[in-house]
Amino acid sequence: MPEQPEVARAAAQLERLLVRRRIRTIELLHPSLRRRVTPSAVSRVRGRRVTAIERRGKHQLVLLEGGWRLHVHFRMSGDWAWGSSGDEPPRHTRALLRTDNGRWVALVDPRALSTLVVVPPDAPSPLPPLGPEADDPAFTIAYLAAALAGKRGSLKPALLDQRVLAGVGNIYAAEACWHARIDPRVRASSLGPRRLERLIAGIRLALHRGAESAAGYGEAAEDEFAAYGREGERCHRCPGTIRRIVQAGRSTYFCPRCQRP
DNA sequence: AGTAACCTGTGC
DNA sequence: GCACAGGTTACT
Repeated sequence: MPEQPEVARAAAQLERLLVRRRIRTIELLHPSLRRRVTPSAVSRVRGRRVTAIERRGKHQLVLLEGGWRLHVHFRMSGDWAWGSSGDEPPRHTRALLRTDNGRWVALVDPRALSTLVVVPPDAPSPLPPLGPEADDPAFTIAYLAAALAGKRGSLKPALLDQRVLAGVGNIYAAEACWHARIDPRVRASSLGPRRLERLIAGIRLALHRGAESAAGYGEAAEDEFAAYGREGERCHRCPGTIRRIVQAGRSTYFCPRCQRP
Protein backbone atom coordinates (compact mmCIF):
# COMPACT_ATOMS: atom_id res chain seq x y z
CA MET A 1 0.00 0.00 0.00
CA PRO A 2 2.72 2.49 0.63
CA GLU A 3 3.71 5.47 -1.40
CA GLN A 4 4.05 8.94 -0.02
CA PRO A 5 0.32 9.67 0.49
CA GLU A 6 -0.31 6.38 2.27
CA VAL A 7 2.82 6.68 4.38
CA ALA A 8 1.89 10.25 5.30
CA ARG A 9 -1.46 9.02 6.47
CA ALA A 10 0.15 6.14 8.38
CA ALA A 11 2.52 8.58 10.10
CA ALA A 12 -0.42 10.77 11.08
CA GLN A 13 -2.05 7.76 12.66
CA LEU A 14 1.12 6.95 14.55
CA GLU A 15 1.23 10.47 15.84
CA ARG A 16 -2.25 10.13 17.24
CA LEU A 17 -1.50 6.72 18.74
CA LEU A 18 2.01 7.08 20.09
CA VAL A 19 3.06 10.64 20.80
CA ARG A 20 3.30 11.29 24.57
CA ARG A 21 2.79 7.57 25.23
CA ARG A 22 5.39 5.34 26.80
CA ILE A 23 6.47 2.18 24.95
CA ARG A 24 5.79 -0.64 27.37
CA THR A 25 6.96 -3.55 25.19
CA ILE A 26 8.13 -4.29 21.69
CA GLU A 27 7.65 -7.77 20.29
CA LEU A 28 9.36 -8.76 17.04
CA LEU A 29 7.28 -11.52 15.53
CA HIS A 30 9.19 -12.24 12.34
CA PRO A 31 12.78 -13.50 11.97
CA SER A 32 13.64 -10.82 9.41
CA LEU A 33 12.97 -8.13 12.04
CA ARG A 34 14.82 -10.03 14.76
CA ARG A 35 17.82 -10.20 12.48
CA ARG A 36 18.07 -6.41 12.43
CA VAL A 37 17.13 -5.56 16.02
CA THR A 38 19.02 -7.11 18.90
CA PRO A 39 17.30 -7.89 22.21
CA SER A 40 19.52 -5.31 23.89
CA ALA A 41 18.34 -2.62 21.46
CA VAL A 42 14.76 -3.52 22.29
CA SER A 43 15.51 -3.23 25.99
CA ARG A 44 16.98 0.25 25.48
CA VAL A 45 13.73 1.43 23.92
CA ARG A 46 11.37 -0.16 26.42
CA GLY A 47 9.89 2.33 28.87
CA ARG A 48 10.74 5.40 26.80
CA ARG A 49 8.22 8.05 25.93
CA VAL A 50 7.51 8.93 22.30
CA THR A 51 8.14 12.60 21.63
CA ALA A 52 7.30 12.95 17.93
CA ILE A 53 6.75 11.19 14.62
CA GLU A 54 8.58 12.30 11.49
CA ARG A 55 8.20 11.29 7.85
CA ARG A 56 10.61 11.71 4.94
CA GLY A 57 9.52 10.22 1.63
CA LYS A 58 8.30 6.75 2.48
CA HIS A 59 10.31 6.59 5.71
CA GLN A 60 8.86 6.98 9.20
CA LEU A 61 10.78 7.89 12.33
CA VAL A 62 9.47 7.44 15.85
CA LEU A 63 11.40 9.85 18.09
CA LEU A 64 11.87 8.75 21.69
CA GLU A 65 13.16 10.32 24.85
CA GLY A 66 16.91 10.41 25.09
CA GLY A 67 17.43 10.69 21.34
CA TRP A 68 16.55 7.09 20.53
CA ARG A 69 14.56 6.49 17.34
CA LEU A 70 12.69 3.78 15.53
CA HIS A 71 13.15 3.84 11.78
CA VAL A 72 10.32 2.13 9.89
CA HIS A 73 9.86 1.47 6.18
CA PHE A 74 6.76 -0.29 4.87
CA ARG A 75 8.31 -1.46 1.59
CA MET A 76 5.61 -3.18 -0.46
CA SER A 77 2.86 -4.17 1.91
CA GLY A 78 3.37 -2.76 5.40
CA ASP A 79 0.78 -0.84 7.37
CA TRP A 80 -0.19 0.04 10.92
CA ALA A 81 -3.04 -1.49 12.85
CA TRP A 82 -4.02 -0.72 16.43
CA GLY A 83 -6.34 -1.77 19.19
CA SER A 84 -6.88 -2.20 22.93
CA SER A 85 -5.18 -4.82 25.04
CA GLY A 86 -8.19 -7.12 24.80
CA ASP A 87 -8.15 -7.07 20.98
CA GLU A 88 -6.29 -9.66 18.97
CA PRO A 89 -3.65 -8.15 16.64
CA PRO A 90 -4.29 -8.95 12.99
CA ARG A 91 -2.86 -11.80 10.99
CA HIS A 92 0.59 -10.94 9.58
CA THR A 93 1.51 -8.76 12.53
CA ARG A 94 5.32 -8.58 12.36
CA ALA A 95 5.97 -6.25 15.28
CA LEU A 96 3.78 -5.29 18.21
CA LEU A 97 4.26 -2.18 20.34
CA ARG A 98 2.31 -2.00 23.58
CA THR A 99 1.83 1.41 25.15
CA ASP A 100 1.28 2.61 28.70
CA ASN A 101 -2.40 3.32 28.08
CA GLY A 102 -3.21 -0.34 27.52
CA ARG A 103 -3.27 -0.12 23.75
CA TRP A 104 -1.11 -1.56 20.99
CA VAL A 105 0.17 -0.60 17.56
CA ALA A 106 1.01 -3.40 15.14
CA LEU A 107 3.28 -3.39 12.11
CA VAL A 108 1.23 -5.58 9.79
CA ASP A 109 2.88 -6.82 6.61
CA PRO A 110 1.82 -9.93 4.67
CA ARG A 111 5.06 -10.00 2.69
CA ALA A 112 7.26 -9.24 5.70
CA LEU A 113 9.54 -6.98 3.70
CA SER A 114 9.02 -4.02 6.03
CA THR A 115 11.96 -2.88 8.08
CA LEU A 116 12.07 -1.63 11.65
CA VAL A 117 15.39 -0.54 13.08
CA VAL A 118 16.34 0.86 16.49
CA VAL A 119 18.63 3.85 16.10
CA PRO A 120 20.76 4.95 19.08
CA PRO A 121 21.17 8.66 19.94
CA ASP A 122 24.73 8.92 18.70
CA ALA A 123 24.14 7.10 15.41
CA PRO A 124 24.07 9.01 12.12
CA SER A 125 20.77 9.43 10.31
CA PRO A 126 19.39 6.06 9.26
CA LEU A 127 17.86 7.58 6.13
CA PRO A 128 19.43 6.96 2.74
CA PRO A 129 20.09 10.00 0.52
CA LEU A 130 16.70 11.46 -0.42
CA GLY A 131 15.70 14.18 -2.85
CA PRO A 132 13.14 16.84 -1.95
CA GLU A 133 9.51 16.11 -1.21
CA ALA A 134 7.18 16.87 -4.11
CA ASP A 135 5.60 19.74 -2.20
CA ASP A 136 8.95 21.27 -1.25
CA PRO A 137 9.41 24.71 -2.84
CA ALA A 138 12.95 23.54 -3.60
CA PHE A 139 11.47 21.01 -6.04
CA THR A 140 11.77 23.29 -9.06
CA ILE A 141 12.29 23.00 -12.78
CA ALA A 142 15.95 23.86 -12.35
CA TYR A 143 16.39 21.29 -9.61
CA LEU A 144 14.67 18.54 -11.57
CA ALA A 145 16.60 19.35 -14.73
CA ALA A 146 19.85 18.99 -12.79
CA ALA A 147 18.72 15.82 -11.03
CA LEU A 148 17.77 14.16 -14.32
CA ALA A 149 20.69 15.51 -16.32
CA GLY A 150 23.00 12.66 -15.45
CA LYS A 151 20.44 9.95 -16.14
CA ARG A 152 20.98 7.59 -19.01
CA GLY A 153 17.72 5.66 -18.77
CA SER A 154 14.10 6.49 -19.39
CA LEU A 155 11.90 8.84 -17.45
CA LYS A 156 9.61 6.69 -15.35
CA PRO A 157 12.33 4.58 -13.74
CA ALA A 158 14.21 7.83 -12.99
CA LEU A 159 11.20 9.13 -11.06
CA LEU A 160 11.43 6.08 -8.81
CA ASP A 161 14.94 7.09 -7.78
CA GLN A 162 14.42 8.46 -4.27
CA ARG A 163 17.53 10.65 -4.62
CA VAL A 164 15.75 12.58 -7.37
CA LEU A 165 12.48 12.93 -5.50
CA ALA A 166 11.39 11.38 -2.22
CA GLY A 167 8.10 9.55 -1.94
CA VAL A 168 7.08 8.72 -5.50
CA GLY A 169 6.62 5.03 -6.25
CA ASN A 170 5.55 2.92 -9.18
CA ILE A 171 1.91 3.96 -9.23
CA TYR A 172 2.31 7.70 -8.90
CA ALA A 173 5.29 7.78 -11.27
CA ALA A 174 3.02 6.35 -13.97
CA GLU A 175 0.16 8.64 -12.97
CA ALA A 176 2.42 11.69 -13.04
CA CYS A 177 3.56 10.90 -16.58
CA TRP A 178 -0.06 10.50 -17.62
CA HIS A 179 -1.08 13.83 -16.11
CA ALA A 180 1.92 15.50 -17.75
CA ARG A 181 1.14 13.82 -21.12
CA ILE A 182 4.70 12.59 -21.36
CA ASP A 183 5.71 9.18 -22.70
CA PRO A 184 7.34 7.34 -19.77
CA ARG A 185 9.92 5.87 -22.17
CA VAL A 186 11.57 9.16 -23.08
CA ARG A 187 15.15 9.63 -21.97
CA ALA A 188 15.05 11.22 -18.51
CA SER A 189 17.63 13.82 -19.45
CA SER A 190 15.78 14.90 -22.59
CA LEU A 191 13.04 17.05 -21.03
CA GLY A 192 12.97 20.79 -21.59
CA PRO A 193 11.56 23.36 -19.17
CA ARG A 194 8.02 23.15 -20.54
CA ARG A 195 7.71 19.42 -20.01
CA LEU A 196 9.56 19.57 -16.70
CA GLU A 197 7.02 22.08 -15.52
CA ARG A 198 4.17 19.80 -16.61
CA LEU A 199 5.90 16.87 -14.95
CA ILE A 200 6.23 18.66 -11.62
CA ALA A 201 2.57 19.64 -11.76
CA GLY A 202 1.71 16.05 -12.74
CA ILE A 203 3.65 14.63 -9.79
CA ARG A 204 1.95 17.00 -7.37
CA LEU A 205 -1.47 16.29 -8.82
CA ALA A 206 -0.97 12.53 -8.69
CA LEU A 207 0.19 12.66 -5.07
CA HIS A 208 -2.63 15.00 -4.15
CA ARG A 209 -5.18 12.63 -5.67
CA GLY A 210 -3.50 9.83 -3.79
CA ALA A 211 -3.76 11.72 -0.52
CA GLU A 212 -7.47 12.22 -1.08
CA SER A 213 -8.12 8.55 -1.67
CA ALA A 214 -5.67 7.48 1.04
CA ALA A 215 -8.28 8.74 3.47
CA GLY A 216 -10.71 6.08 2.31
CA TYR A 217 -8.20 3.56 1.07
CA GLY A 218 -9.53 0.50 -0.78
CA GLU A 219 -12.08 -0.02 -3.50
CA ALA A 220 -12.34 3.62 -4.46
CA ALA A 221 -8.61 4.17 -4.90
CA GLU A 222 -8.21 1.49 -7.54
CA ASP A 223 -10.67 3.20 -9.87
CA GLU A 224 -9.19 6.61 -9.34
CA PHE A 225 -5.98 5.84 -11.15
CA ALA A 226 -5.96 7.24 -14.66
CA ALA A 227 -3.42 4.79 -16.05
CA TYR A 228 -2.10 2.41 -13.39
CA GLY A 229 -3.64 -1.05 -13.59
CA ARG A 230 -5.89 -0.15 -16.52
CA GLU A 231 -4.22 -2.10 -19.34
CA GLY A 232 -6.57 -2.50 -22.32
CA GLU A 233 -9.01 0.13 -21.06
CA ARG A 234 -9.84 3.39 -22.72
CA CYS A 235 -7.82 6.45 -21.83
CA HIS A 236 -9.84 8.91 -19.76
CA ARG A 237 -9.07 11.86 -22.04
CA CYS A 238 -8.46 10.54 -25.57
CA PRO A 239 -9.55 7.63 -27.79
CA GLY A 240 -6.33 5.75 -26.96
CA THR A 241 -5.98 2.48 -25.05
CA ILE A 242 -3.85 2.13 -21.92
CA ARG A 243 -0.86 -0.10 -22.49
CA ARG A 244 1.35 -1.99 -20.05
CA ILE A 245 5.08 -2.29 -20.57
CA VAL A 246 7.93 -3.30 -18.27
CA GLN A 247 10.66 -0.82 -17.38
CA ALA A 248 13.49 -1.70 -15.05
CA GLY A 249 11.52 -4.75 -14.01
CA ARG A 250 8.42 -2.81 -13.02
CA SER A 251 5.07 -2.41 -14.75
CA THR A 252 4.45 0.90 -16.46
CA TYR A 253 0.97 1.86 -17.64
CA PHE A 254 0.48 4.70 -20.11
CA CYS A 255 -1.53 5.93 -23.07
CA PRO A 256 0.62 5.78 -26.20
CA ARG A 257 -1.73 8.15 -27.97
CA CYS A 258 -1.80 11.22 -25.73
CA GLN A 259 1.46 10.72 -23.85
CA ARG A 260 3.91 12.05 -26.40
CA PRO A 261 7.63 11.26 -26.65
C1' DA B 1 20.13 -1.91 -17.82
C1' DG B 2 18.90 -6.31 -16.26
C1' DT B 3 18.48 -9.81 -12.41
C1' DA B 4 18.23 -11.71 -8.02
C1' DA B 5 17.38 -11.16 -3.36
C1' DC B 6 14.36 -10.24 0.55
C1' DC B 7 9.03 -12.49 1.76
C1' DT B 8 4.13 -13.96 1.24
C1' DG B 9 -0.23 -13.71 -0.88
C1' DT B 10 -3.50 -13.65 -4.77
C1' DG B 11 -5.39 -14.64 -9.07
C1' DC B 12 -5.33 -16.86 -13.65
C1' DG C 1 1.90 -24.05 -11.77
C1' DC C 2 3.17 -19.31 -13.06
C1' DA C 3 2.84 -14.23 -13.13
C1' DC C 4 2.49 -10.52 -10.44
C1' DA C 5 2.43 -7.26 -6.39
C1' DG C 6 2.29 0.12 -4.34
C1' DG C 7 10.17 -1.10 -2.51
C1' DT C 8 15.00 -1.17 -2.06
C1' DT C 9 19.63 -2.96 -2.36
C1' DA C 10 23.29 -5.38 -4.33
C1' DC C 11 25.05 -7.94 -7.76
C1' DT C 12 26.41 -9.21 -12.81
